[in-house]
Amino acid sequence: MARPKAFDQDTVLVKAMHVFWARGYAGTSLDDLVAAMGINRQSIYNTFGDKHSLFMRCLKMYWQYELDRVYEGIKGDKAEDRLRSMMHEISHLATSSGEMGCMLLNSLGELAPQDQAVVDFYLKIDHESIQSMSNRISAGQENGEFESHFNPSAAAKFLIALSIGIRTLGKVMPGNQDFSEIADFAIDVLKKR
Amino acid sequence: MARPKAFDQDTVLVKAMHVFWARGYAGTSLDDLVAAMGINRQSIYNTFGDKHSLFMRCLKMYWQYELDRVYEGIKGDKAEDRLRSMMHEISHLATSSGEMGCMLLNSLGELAPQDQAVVDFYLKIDHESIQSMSNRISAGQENGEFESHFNPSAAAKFLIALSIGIRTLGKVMPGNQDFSEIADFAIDVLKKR
DNA sequence: ACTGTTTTTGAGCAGTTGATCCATTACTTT
DNA sequence: AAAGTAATGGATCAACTGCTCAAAAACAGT
Repeated sequence: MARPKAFDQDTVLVKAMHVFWARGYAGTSLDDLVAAMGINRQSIYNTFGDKHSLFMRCLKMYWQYELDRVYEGIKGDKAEDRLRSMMHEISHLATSSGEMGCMLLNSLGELAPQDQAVVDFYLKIDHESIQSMSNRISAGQENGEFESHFNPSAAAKFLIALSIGIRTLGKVMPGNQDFSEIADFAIDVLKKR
Repeated sequence: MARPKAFDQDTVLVKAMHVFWARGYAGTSLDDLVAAMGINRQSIYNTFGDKHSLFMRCLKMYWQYELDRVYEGIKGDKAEDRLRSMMHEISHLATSSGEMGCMLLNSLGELAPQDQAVVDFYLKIDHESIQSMSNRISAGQENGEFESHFNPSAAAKFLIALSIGIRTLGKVMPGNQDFSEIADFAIDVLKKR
């Protein structure tokens, strides 16, 4: 066999991810990556292909982290509680991510629509989110927690659009604490009265 | 006196704006600008200073256009009608801007937080928007159109976050028609019942 | 027509970009 | 220990970046 790699792929990927997250795609040079990842230029190309491939792997890794945190924040049994804790977790991410914001939204802002891979990646996530949220919303409607006069899918899109707005605001207003207030506002709206 | 400029500043600024809007800041090279604006490199530097100064002028010009369109879309006398037509206009912009999205949000995604000028520009707009919207909302509360139990400023932030989400979604899902549905959803929520 | 001032022009600067070449090193298996 | 294989390091590529220089051209006032 041959000489084994002297580094752990995930370890250096995390480092690359943070650089892309903080500085964007074009704003991150290969010199930056070499410095941050601590491995040689050629090793990057051998292992991850070109800059764009590396970026996509970082973006996907980022999203997995983000998704894990949102899901692990979900508490309770009622549809309302689960949706509320989900929106709270997103608000918390908006506050705690600070100036770096959401890497996925940053990437859309910078690279969409030219970069089809990024757009497609978002569209897949968007579809899954609508699916998952509207399921939860119709469950809440069926057991009488939520008003039943609105379309679950429309309500899901509403919550997603709001989440995107919250994440975006978190980036330009780091440390802002208003977001959970907005989240509560949006969930209260769905409730039956 | 001296030789006069052979071009109209606003005319070439509009052209530059469209390039920045479509390709982003880093994605637009000076060669691109020279080609699009139809004037010489040196004329750009003489007239507008460096690339970043030119960009900021384009960004401000963009926002003036956008603001004009939102305001001219406002119809009716009641607070509800005015807010609703405002949100509808934003939804319409999201649909009609196509893949280019909102230049201001694109710029935030690409350049915040490194570019303080862009961040500051947004923060000023954000402050003014909250001010203007929460005024309208409290007017609606006072004359009984809206529920009075919520904080006008919180509701304003809610609508702004939603608008940001809608504009972002418009970029990645060009031609989507769901946005006015989301807008109506948000306004209905404020109404007294 | 001349002068003074400014714009315009095209060439070209130094620095950076993503990517590649190739000799060297280091590991695994036999 | 030898052979085979793949990672590594450093130098370097051509292309492109934002920007500047100096000469030429074009206008306004006299």
